[in-house]
Amino acid sequence: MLIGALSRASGLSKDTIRFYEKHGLIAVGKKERRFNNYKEYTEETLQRLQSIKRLKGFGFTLNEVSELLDMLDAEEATCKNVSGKIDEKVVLINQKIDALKAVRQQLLQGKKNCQDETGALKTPDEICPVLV
Amino acid sequence: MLIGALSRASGLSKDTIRFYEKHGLIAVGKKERRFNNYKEYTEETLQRLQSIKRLKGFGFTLNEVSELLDMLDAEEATCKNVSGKIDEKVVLINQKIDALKAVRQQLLQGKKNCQDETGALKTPDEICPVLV
DNA sequence: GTAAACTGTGGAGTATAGTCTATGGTCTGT
DNA sequence: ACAGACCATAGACTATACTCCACAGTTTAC
Repeated sequence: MLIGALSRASGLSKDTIRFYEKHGLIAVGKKERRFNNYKEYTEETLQRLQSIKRLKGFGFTLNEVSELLDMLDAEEATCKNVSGKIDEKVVLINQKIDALKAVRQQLLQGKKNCQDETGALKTPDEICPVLV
Repeated sequence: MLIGALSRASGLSKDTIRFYEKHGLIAVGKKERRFNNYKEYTEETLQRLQSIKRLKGFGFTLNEVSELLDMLDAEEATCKNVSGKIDEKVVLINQKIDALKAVRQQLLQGKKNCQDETGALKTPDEICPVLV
Protein backbone atom coordinates (compact mmCIF):
# COMPACT_ATOMS: atom_id res chain seq x y z
CA MET A 1 0.00 0.00 0.00
CA LEU A 2 1.32 3.45 -0.91
CA ILE A 3 1.00 6.46 1.33
CA GLY A 4 -2.18 7.77 -0.33
CA ALA A 5 -4.00 4.51 0.33
CA LEU A 6 -2.61 4.36 3.87
CA SER A 7 -3.80 7.91 4.43
CA ARG A 8 -7.32 7.10 3.26
CA ALA A 9 -7.42 3.85 5.26
CA SER A 10 -6.17 5.43 8.47
CA GLY A 11 -7.88 8.77 8.23
CA LEU A 12 -4.57 10.51 8.86
CA SER A 13 -3.06 12.97 6.40
CA LYS A 14 0.01 12.01 4.43
CA ASP A 15 1.86 14.77 6.20
CA THR A 16 0.91 13.36 9.57
CA ILE A 17 2.01 9.89 8.54
CA ARG A 18 5.35 11.23 7.34
CA PHE A 19 5.63 13.17 10.57
CA TYR A 20 5.09 10.00 12.60
CA GLU A 21 7.63 8.27 10.43
CA LYS A 22 10.20 10.96 11.00
CA HIS A 23 9.66 10.66 14.73
CA GLY A 24 10.00 6.92 14.77
CA LEU A 25 6.43 5.99 15.63
CA ILE A 26 6.20 3.92 12.51
CA ALA A 27 9.16 2.58 10.60
CA VAL A 28 9.73 2.22 6.89
CA GLY A 29 13.02 0.66 5.98
CA LYS A 30 14.78 0.47 2.67
CA LYS A 31 13.50 -2.98 1.91
CA GLU A 32 9.95 -1.70 1.79
CA ARG A 33 10.83 0.67 -1.04
CA ARG A 34 9.70 -0.01 -4.57
CA PHE A 35 12.23 0.24 -7.39
CA ASN A 36 11.04 3.80 -7.98
CA ASN A 37 11.70 4.80 -4.38
CA TYR A 38 8.02 4.84 -3.45
CA LYS A 39 7.41 3.47 0.02
CA GLU A 40 5.37 0.35 0.39
CA TYR A 41 3.45 0.17 3.66
CA THR A 42 2.18 -3.00 5.26
CA GLU A 43 -1.04 -3.87 7.01
CA GLU A 44 0.83 -3.80 10.32
CA THR A 45 1.70 -0.16 9.76
CA LEU A 46 -1.96 0.59 9.26
CA GLN A 47 -2.77 -1.19 12.50
CA ARG A 48 -0.01 0.71 14.20
CA LEU A 49 -1.48 3.99 13.01
CA GLN A 50 -4.83 2.91 14.35
CA SER A 51 -3.23 2.14 17.70
CA ILE A 52 -1.69 5.60 17.65
CA LYS A 53 -5.07 7.21 16.99
CA ARG A 54 -6.62 5.17 19.75
CA LEU A 55 -3.92 6.04 22.26
CA LYS A 56 -4.03 9.70 21.31
CA GLY A 57 -7.74 9.55 21.99
CA PHE A 58 -6.84 8.34 25.45
CA GLY A 59 -5.00 11.59 25.96
CA PHE A 60 -1.49 10.23 25.63
CA THR A 61 1.04 12.56 24.02
CA LEU A 62 3.03 11.31 21.02
CA ASN A 63 6.00 10.70 23.30
CA GLU A 64 3.89 8.56 25.54
CA VAL A 65 2.37 6.77 22.57
CA SER A 66 5.92 6.15 21.41
CA GLU A 67 6.85 4.58 24.73
CA LEU A 68 3.78 2.38 24.67
CA LEU A 69 4.50 1.22 21.13
CA ASP A 70 8.11 0.55 22.11
CA MET A 71 6.76 -1.69 24.85
CA LEU A 72 4.69 -3.46 22.23
CA ASP A 73 7.79 -3.97 20.07
CA ALA A 74 9.73 -5.30 23.03
CA GLU A 75 6.82 -7.55 23.91
CA GLU A 76 6.59 -5.81 27.23
CA ALA A 77 3.17 -4.34 26.57
CA THR A 78 1.63 -6.47 29.25
CA CYS A 79 -1.51 -5.53 31.10
CA LYS A 80 0.64 -4.87 34.11
CA ASN A 81 2.95 -2.44 32.37
CA VAL A 82 0.23 -0.69 30.41
CA SER A 83 -1.91 -0.35 33.50
CA GLY A 84 1.03 1.32 35.13
CA LYS A 85 1.19 3.88 32.34
CA ILE A 86 -2.54 4.40 32.59
CA ASP A 87 -2.28 4.98 36.30
CA GLU A 88 0.48 7.53 35.79
CA LYS A 89 -1.61 9.32 33.20
CA VAL A 90 -4.66 9.35 35.47
CA VAL A 91 -2.59 10.93 38.21
CA LEU A 92 -1.46 13.65 35.80
CA ILE A 93 -5.01 14.23 34.65
CA ASN A 94 -6.18 14.52 38.20
CA GLN A 95 -3.49 17.08 38.86
CA LYS A 96 -4.53 19.07 35.82
CA ILE A 97 -8.16 18.98 36.87
CA ASP A 98 -7.25 20.15 40.35
CA ALA A 99 -5.13 22.97 38.93
CA LEU A 100 -7.97 24.09 36.69
CA LYS A 101 -10.40 24.00 39.59
CA ALA A 102 -8.04 26.14 41.62
CA VAL A 103 -7.78 28.66 38.80
CA ARG A 104 -11.54 28.71 38.43
CA GLN A 105 -11.86 29.29 42.14
CA GLN A 106 -9.42 32.20 41.89
CA LEU A 107 -11.41 33.73 39.07
CA LEU A 108 -14.71 33.47 40.84
CA GLN A 109 -13.15 34.78 44.01
CA GLY A 110 -11.80 37.77 42.10
CA LYS A 111 -15.17 38.39 40.60
CA LYS A 112 -16.75 38.38 44.04
CA ASN A 113 -15.07 41.70 44.77
CA CYS A 114 -17.35 43.20 42.15
CA GLN A 115 -20.49 41.57 43.46
CA ASP A 116 -22.89 42.11 46.32
CA GLU A 117 -24.49 39.30 48.34
CA THR A 118 -27.05 38.53 45.64
CA GLY A 119 -24.36 38.11 42.99
CA ALA A 120 -25.23 41.30 41.15
CA LEU A 121 -22.43 43.66 40.17
CA LYS A 122 -22.02 46.38 42.75
CA THR A 123 -20.37 49.01 40.62
CA PRO A 124 -20.60 47.79 37.04
CA ASP A 125 -19.00 50.85 35.49
CA GLU A 126 -15.96 51.34 37.71
CA ILE A 127 -12.44 50.16 37.09
CA CYS A 128 -12.41 46.54 38.16
CA PRO A 129 -10.20 45.68 41.16
CA VAL A 130 -9.32 42.35 39.57
CA LEU A 131 -6.87 44.16 37.31
CA VAL A 132 -4.97 45.92 40.06
CA MET B 1 14.45 52.54 37.05
CA LEU B 2 16.54 50.44 34.65
CA ILE B 3 15.61 46.98 33.54
CA GLY B 4 17.73 45.21 36.17
CA ALA B 5 15.96 47.02 38.99
CA LEU B 6 12.59 46.44 37.34
CA SER B 7 13.42 42.78 37.03
CA ARG B 8 14.29 42.48 40.72
CA ALA B 9 11.24 44.49 41.76
CA SER B 10 8.81 42.51 39.64
CA GLY B 11 10.34 39.09 40.00
CA LEU B 12 10.33 38.69 36.23
CA SER B 13 13.48 38.08 34.23
CA LYS B 14 14.87 40.80 31.99
CA ASP B 15 14.20 38.55 29.04
CA THR B 16 10.58 38.18 30.02
CA ILE B 17 10.19 41.93 30.44
CA ARG B 18 11.72 42.53 27.02
CA PHE B 19 9.45 39.83 25.64
CA TYR B 20 6.39 41.58 27.07
CA GLU B 21 7.66 44.84 25.65
CA LYS B 22 8.10 43.37 22.22
CA HIS B 23 4.55 42.07 22.35
CA GLY B 24 3.10 45.36 23.45
CA LEU B 25 2.04 44.41 26.96
CA ILE B 26 4.17 47.21 28.34
CA ALA B 27 5.35 50.19 26.37
CA VAL B 28 8.63 52.04 26.46
CA GLY B 29 8.79 54.98 24.11
CA LYS B 30 11.75 57.01 22.96
CA LYS B 31 11.20 59.72 25.54
CA GLU B 32 11.89 57.29 28.33
CA ARG B 33 15.39 56.67 27.02
CA ARG B 34 18.44 58.02 28.78
CA PHE B 35 21.10 59.80 26.72
CA ASN B 36 23.00 56.51 26.52
CA ASN B 37 20.01 54.66 25.09
CA TYR B 38 19.25 52.83 28.33
CA LYS B 39 15.54 52.52 28.96
CA GLU B 40 14.07 54.22 31.97
CA TYR B 41 11.01 52.45 33.38
CA THR B 42 8.37 54.06 35.52
CA GLU B 43 6.51 52.91 38.59
CA GLU B 44 3.42 52.38 36.44
CA THR B 45 5.28 49.88 34.34
CA LEU B 46 6.14 47.97 37.50
CA GLN B 47 2.49 47.99 38.50
CA ARG B 48 1.54 46.86 35.04
CA LEU B 49 3.94 43.94 35.32
CA GLN B 50 2.38 43.04 38.62
CA SER B 51 -1.05 43.12 37.02
CA ILE B 52 0.25 40.81 34.33
CA LYS B 53 1.58 38.38 36.92
CA ARG B 54 -1.71 38.49 38.76
CA LEU B 55 -3.77 37.91 35.64
CA LYS B 56 -1.50 35.12 34.50
CA GLY B 57 -2.08 33.55 37.89
CA PHE B 58 -5.76 33.68 37.09
CA GLY B 59 -5.06 31.47 34.11
CA PHE B 60 -5.36 34.10 31.42
CA THR B 61 -3.08 33.71 28.42
CA LEU B 62 -0.85 36.60 27.40
CA ASN B 63 -3.26 37.47 24.62
CA GLU B 64 -6.09 37.67 27.10
CA VAL B 65 -3.96 39.66 29.51
CA SER B 66 -3.22 41.99 26.64
CA GLU B 67 -6.90 42.49 25.96
CA LEU B 68 -7.60 43.17 29.60
CA LEU B 69 -4.79 45.70 29.80
CA ASP B 70 -6.06 47.35 26.63
CA MET B 71 -9.41 47.71 28.36
CA LEU B 72 -7.60 49.33 31.23
CA ASP B 73 -5.90 51.78 28.87
CA ALA B 74 -9.21 52.60 27.20
CA GLU B 75 -10.79 53.02 30.62
CA GLU B 76 -13.18 50.26 29.76
CA ALA B 77 -11.92 47.91 32.42
CA THR B 78 -15.17 48.13 34.28
CA CYS B 79 -16.45 45.44 36.60
CA LYS B 80 -19.03 44.62 33.98
CA ASN B 81 -16.56 44.09 31.17
CA VAL B 82 -14.00 42.27 33.27
CA SER B 83 -16.68 40.04 34.74
CA GLY B 84 -17.63 39.16 31.20
CA LYS B 85 -14.08 38.05 30.47
CA ILE B 86 -14.00 36.06 33.68
CA ASP B 87 -17.23 34.33 32.77
CA GLU B 88 -15.84 33.41 29.35
CA LYS B 89 -12.72 32.04 30.94
CA VAL B 90 -14.70 30.02 33.45
CA VAL B 91 -16.69 28.48 30.61
CA LEU B 92 -13.46 27.47 28.89
CA ILE B 93 -12.07 26.03 32.09
CA ASN B 94 -15.23 24.02 32.63
CA GLN B 95 -14.92 22.66 29.12
CA LYS B 96 -11.32 21.67 29.73
CA ILE B 97 -12.23 19.96 32.99
CA ASP B 98 -15.03 18.05 31.29
CA ALA B 99 -12.68 16.99 28.49
CA LEU B 100 -10.11 15.77 30.99
CA LYS B 101 -12.76 13.85 32.90
CA ALA B 102 -13.88 12.19 29.68
CA VAL B 103 -10.32 11.18 28.89
CA ARG B 104 -9.85 9.83 32.40
CA GLN B 105 -13.03 7.86 32.01
CA GLN B 106 -11.74 6.41 28.74
CA LEU B 107 -8.49 5.39 30.37
CA LEU B 108 -10.13 3.69 33.31
CA GLN B 109 -12.60 1.99 30.99
CA GLY B 110 -9.70 0.71 28.90
CA LYS B 111 -7.98 -0.57 31.98
CA LYS B 112 -11.11 -2.43 33.01
CA ASN B 113 -10.54 -4.87 30.17
CA CYS B 114 -7.49 -6.05 32.07
CA GLN B 115 -9.23 -6.34 35.40
CA ASP B 116 -11.61 -8.75 37.06
CA GLU B 117 -14.49 -7.72 39.30
CA THR B 118 -12.24 -7.08 42.27
CA GLY B 119 -10.04 -4.70 40.27
CA ALA B 120 -7.09 -7.07 40.15
CA LEU B 121 -5.34 -7.64 36.85
CA LYS B 122 -6.66 -10.73 35.15
CA THR B 123 -3.74 -11.54 32.92
CA PRO B 124 -0.93 -9.28 34.05
CA ASP B 125 1.65 -10.70 31.65
CA GLU B 126 -0.27 -10.75 28.40
CA ILE B 127 -0.26 -8.17 25.64
CA CYS B 128 -2.65 -5.50 26.78
CA PRO B 129 -5.79 -5.04 24.68
CA VAL B 130 -5.64 -1.29 25.27
CA LEU B 131 -2.91 -1.08 22.64
CA VAL B 132 -4.84 -2.84 19.91
C1' DG C 1 43.01 51.08 33.16
C1' DT C 2 40.76 47.23 32.94
C1' DA C 3 37.69 43.63 34.29
C1' DA C 4 33.06 42.79 35.76
C1' DA C 5 28.47 43.93 35.49
C1' DC C 6 25.07 46.16 33.07
C1' DT C 7 22.43 47.61 28.85
C1' DG C 8 20.75 47.30 23.90
C1' DT C 9 19.34 44.64 19.54
C1' DG C 10 18.34 40.83 16.81
C1' DG C 11 17.74 36.21 16.13
C1' DA C 12 17.82 31.24 17.33
C1' DG C 13 16.18 27.46 20.24
C1' DT C 14 12.69 24.85 23.40
C1' DA C 15 8.32 21.72 23.50
C1' DT C 16 3.97 19.95 21.02
C1' DA C 17 1.81 18.27 16.87
C1' DG C 18 1.41 18.90 13.05
C1' DT C 19 0.48 21.83 8.26
C1' DC C 20 2.14 23.96 4.14
C1' DT C 21 5.37 25.04 0.41
C1' DA C 22 8.85 24.19 -2.97
C1' DT C 23 11.25 21.31 -5.99
C1' DG C 24 11.62 17.44 -8.67
C1' DG C 25 10.72 12.73 -10.12
C1' DT C 26 6.84 9.13 -11.48
C1' DC C 27 2.65 7.10 -13.07
C1' DT C 28 -1.97 7.00 -15.32
C1' DG C 29 -5.42 8.18 -18.73
C1' DT C 30 -6.51 9.90 -23.32
C1' DA D 1 2.86 13.21 -25.72
C1' DC D 2 1.20 15.59 -22.20
C1' DA D 3 -1.98 16.95 -18.35
C1' DG D 4 -3.14 15.72 -13.82
C1' DA D 5 -2.50 12.90 -9.93
C1' DC D 6 0.82 10.77 -7.15
C1' DC D 7 5.29 10.27 -4.67
C1' DA D 8 9.85 11.90 -2.11
C1' DT D 9 12.60 15.25 0.59
C1' DA D 10 13.75 19.26 3.01
C1' DG D 11 12.63 23.10 5.28
C1' DA D 12 9.42 26.93 6.71
C1' DC D 13 5.43 28.16 9.40
C1' DT D 14 1.53 27.93 13.15
C1' DA D 15 0.52 28.90 18.41
C1' DT D 16 2.32 29.69 23.35
C1' DA D 17 5.64 31.74 26.44
C1' DC D 18 9.48 32.36 27.07
C1' DT D 19 14.95 31.45 27.36
C1' DC D 20 19.43 31.75 25.62
C1' DC D 21 23.09 33.49 22.68
C1' DA D 22 26.02 36.62 20.21
C1' DC D 23 27.74 40.98 19.58
C1' DA D 24 28.45 45.60 20.90
C1' DG D 25 28.36 49.74 23.69
C1' DT D 26 28.32 51.66 28.86
C1' DT D 27 29.05 52.07 33.60
C1' DT D 28 31.06 50.84 37.94
C1' DA D 29 34.54 49.17 41.19
C1' DC D 30 39.20 48.48 42.44
